[in-house]
Amino acid sequence: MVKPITLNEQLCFAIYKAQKQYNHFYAQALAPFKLTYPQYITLLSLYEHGTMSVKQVGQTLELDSGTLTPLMKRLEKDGWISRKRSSEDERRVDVSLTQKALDARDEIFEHVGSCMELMNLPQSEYDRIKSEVTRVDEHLSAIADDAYPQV
Amino acid sequence: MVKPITLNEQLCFAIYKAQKQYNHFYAQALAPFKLTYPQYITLLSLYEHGTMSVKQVGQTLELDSGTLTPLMKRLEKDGWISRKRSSEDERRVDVSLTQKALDARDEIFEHVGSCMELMNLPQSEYDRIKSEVTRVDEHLSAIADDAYPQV
DNA sequence: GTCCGTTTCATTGTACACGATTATCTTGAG
DNA sequence: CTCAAGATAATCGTGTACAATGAAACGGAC
Repeated sequence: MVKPITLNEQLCFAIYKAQKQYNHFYAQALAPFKLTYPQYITLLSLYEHGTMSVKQVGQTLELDSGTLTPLMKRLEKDGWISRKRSSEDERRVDVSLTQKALDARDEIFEHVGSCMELMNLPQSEYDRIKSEVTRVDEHLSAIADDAYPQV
Repeated sequence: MVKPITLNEQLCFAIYKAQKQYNHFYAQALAPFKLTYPQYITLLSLYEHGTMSVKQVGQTLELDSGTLTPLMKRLEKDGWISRKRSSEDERRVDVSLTQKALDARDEIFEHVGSCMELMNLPQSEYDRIKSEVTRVDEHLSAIADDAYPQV
């Protein structure tokens, strides 16, 4: 008799559901700016690091160009970023924030910050959970693809 | 001066990344069975609760029919489940496991279990993190949609 | 029994996520 | 200078997510 695997005992399912709740949270919090969560973290990375290539943005977000290219085309269409091929290395596409994005920064940060207060989670607990979830992430990414048992 | 929001200080980003790592983990672990993670948790729910309507499956997974219908069509095509409209209430579609799915249960559970051991996370820690992530989920879902500040 | 609101599922459209392939450019070897 | 190798983006195909809409069936009020 093999021990049953039940949904609510699974850490993966807890994380899966929390991530969906966060999506809903940011859908609400970002609605005034017509931004999705992946678009928001793309802007966050650009606010933090300044102009970067698509490759570099992908490294900060752990996303590849297949995901980022269409996402960034939408950000460009909506006037948040501009993309132009680097003159030094024409393989690169440099992504930079527009004036609109720079002007909106404080308003976005303040609004998102006030939404986060609704969560009502003390900073100490927030930080502890963050570091523990990060540990889970690290444990998972430490597994080499060829370590998985064969059938 | 508004306090900057940086990616790596965000709990949402930690959860977002952990969820992606889990996707990768299950992509590897479930590859022998040609199942995706959402398909796997659908089967988990059916192993746990037996035959259910689409609606009931959706309640256990917190997914709607727009997500489940195409997912289940693939599960049906691959021979894991069968779907048939209920004769008692013809609005309902009852989803049940095929003999193939019942026969494969132990093998799937054992294989996934041995993959989880690669994660190398003590049970006590696993459980604590799960309950803390669940608390985050609950704090987020407690926020009413009309509580978000206006702009 | 008819009407009307609700429930249930399916469909459509938008938006990621990611593997695989392709196109283009840069660079270095000869 | 030319060409092959490698890097970088873009493109394509599949699979979720989810909101909004539609259609069919149910159930209660009258």
